[in-house]
Amino acid sequence: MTITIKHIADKAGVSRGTVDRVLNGRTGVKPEVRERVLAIAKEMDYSPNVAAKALAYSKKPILFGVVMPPREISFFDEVRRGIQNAADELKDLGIRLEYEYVNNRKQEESAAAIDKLVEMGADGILFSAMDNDLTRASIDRAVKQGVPVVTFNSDVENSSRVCFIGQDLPKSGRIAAGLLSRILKADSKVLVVTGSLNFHAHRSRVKSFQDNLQQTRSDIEIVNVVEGFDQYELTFSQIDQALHQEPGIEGIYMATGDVGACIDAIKRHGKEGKVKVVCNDLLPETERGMKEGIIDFTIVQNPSMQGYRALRILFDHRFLGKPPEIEYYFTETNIMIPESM
Amino acid sequence: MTITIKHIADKAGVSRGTVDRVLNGRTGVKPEVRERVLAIAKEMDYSPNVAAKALAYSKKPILFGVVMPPREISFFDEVRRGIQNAADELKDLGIRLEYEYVNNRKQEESAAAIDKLVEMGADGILFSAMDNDLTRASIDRAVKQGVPVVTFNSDVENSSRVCFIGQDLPKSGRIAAGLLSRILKADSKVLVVTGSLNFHAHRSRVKSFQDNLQQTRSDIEIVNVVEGFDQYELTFSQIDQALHQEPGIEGIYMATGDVGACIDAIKRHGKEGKVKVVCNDLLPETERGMKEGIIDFTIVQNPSMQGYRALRILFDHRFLGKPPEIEYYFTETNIMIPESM
DNA sequence: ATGAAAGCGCTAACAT
DNA sequence: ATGTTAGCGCTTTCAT
Repeated sequence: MTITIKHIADKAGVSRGTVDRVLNGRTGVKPEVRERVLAIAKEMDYSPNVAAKALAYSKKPILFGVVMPPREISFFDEVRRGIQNAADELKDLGIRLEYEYVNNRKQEESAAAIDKLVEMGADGILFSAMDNDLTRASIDRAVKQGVPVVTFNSDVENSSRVCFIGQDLPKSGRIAAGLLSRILKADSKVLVVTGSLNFHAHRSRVKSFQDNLQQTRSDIEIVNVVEGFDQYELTFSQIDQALHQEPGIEGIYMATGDVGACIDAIKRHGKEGKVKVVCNDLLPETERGMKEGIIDFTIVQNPSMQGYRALRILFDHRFLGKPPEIEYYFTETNIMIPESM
Repeated sequence: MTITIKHIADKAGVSRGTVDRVLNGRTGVKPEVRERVLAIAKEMDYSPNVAAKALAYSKKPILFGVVMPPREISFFDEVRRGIQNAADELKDLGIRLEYEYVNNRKQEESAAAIDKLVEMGADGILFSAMDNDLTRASIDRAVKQGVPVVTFNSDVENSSRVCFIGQDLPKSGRIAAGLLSRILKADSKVLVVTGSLNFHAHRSRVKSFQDNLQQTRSDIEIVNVVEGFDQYELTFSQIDQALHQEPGIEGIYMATGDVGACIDAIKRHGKEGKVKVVCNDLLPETERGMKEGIIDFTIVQNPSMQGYRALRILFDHRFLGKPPEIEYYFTETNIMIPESM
């Protein structure tokens, strides 16, 4: 038989109201009573009934804030879809969502969004935007006020967010190395393109790629690691230049950055299909590149699952009292080829 | 504001009990009243509150039967895990599971399991076992009695099951062709291994593989398509023989069948790493083959998601009154390399 | 600090 | 054929 607060109340010789106060950390219970109730709940292995809780909360649902880049950033379409899927499932389970779309280049916006949500009385926050001192401070403040923050897709390091859900960057670099090592012949030359080596996230894939390629295919030479700073023009000219200087390049790893620029540079040199390309994610340009036979493999991070899991984790935490078990949740790292589409 | 049966009852000038009878297809309502209530519900865009429904059902939960192969079949570990995940999420939402493990070689067992569950009063059945006339008949009988059946992982064709959730077989064959076409050099010879071409499911991958390879790489020759009937001995001898007769084989596509046999045959010929191998799924032997550098790629079908989705679909159908929108639900087809593990 | 009781939306048993 | 009512397990308001 399943244990309810009534059972606990009876055993503890108190009312259901008191048990509720204890179990939900509300004030106004004598410490010794609290202890006793807690002990009994544990002993009976009590866990709350989701449906009942949800129904009781339906008057005043729990509010979760979602901070993420606006609709224009197409990469986040999938992430948003995942959040929406989870929200649909939890629709009647006593939660409500409040979205805050922020320009992820402006750090004040990200920080302000968190403050605003806390102000509104949010019971938890899903966050995916700028990693900087201002947002870090806002997150720390929110958490201190009892509002847990879960970061997704891109983390805010050294903050007090409860956990992060996103991709395993070293794994994606390792897989990229594995793929190129299987399609390049002996003594090939490889170019690596990234955004900025100043960012941990960008460096991480590159480092792992280098380490793994070196280890398994020491005959392959990485001729250069160039930075495109996530801008089309810069990326294009970097790749263009590299292909000029080293006509022998047979493989490109687009660790981060503008895939469209890479496609165009390759076309300019008439190297379609001759240079093997491995990149990340599945944006419209990537699809185009795959269909045109320029991109051979792309490594994807399951963005919709990131959104879905982030919301479920926050729900389990706030609603069911099950804190996240680990600090880093990694979504699957998958490989796609043109035939996968 | 959200619509409840109370609103409908008021507007229709009847009691909540009557609305409940109509909305849940129970008997004992005058046809004209039924019409009216239905019309109003539609007009008000009513959808039931999950939490409330779940709570009310907690006395007598909805019973779902699950028919699948026993624990010994390790492939199904993941599928079972997916079902369990969904069951945990739905734990308090008024459903209960009853497992029936059947030997998927014995057709009587599969059919009997369905009959037994219907007998027990199951409100829906998840089925993954033998596709034959006996089970087909059982499924048809169950459905006729109002017990919807959802098949997962392997379908029962031409039966009245409401939908199937599993992999996209042609896609997996197409991806296999795409992979081999990227790692084999010009004029390579390829061997295809499958279970039995008599089975639609086994034939499907092979056909798609052939078609796609032919189309993109007409220089590659498929020297033979052999059948191993899912037995180690037969598979081993078939591959062994093929490697003898055609020492020039540089690629093997294990469409279905015993991967361990393939690994051993390659070892016997000292062809580790020389023959490129693409196979399916991720069983312990596959992992071993990948670690030993014998298997280059394996194409996986996300088995845990098959279990998870199957249960959610049945839940949505029976509990929320949302019938499946499509007949075939395909889980993602992913590519793994040794570095993916 | 604690108890009692109403109510969340729905189902089911009982009444009529 | 239809209305009434007592729960389902939990939260919250109002008493005490």
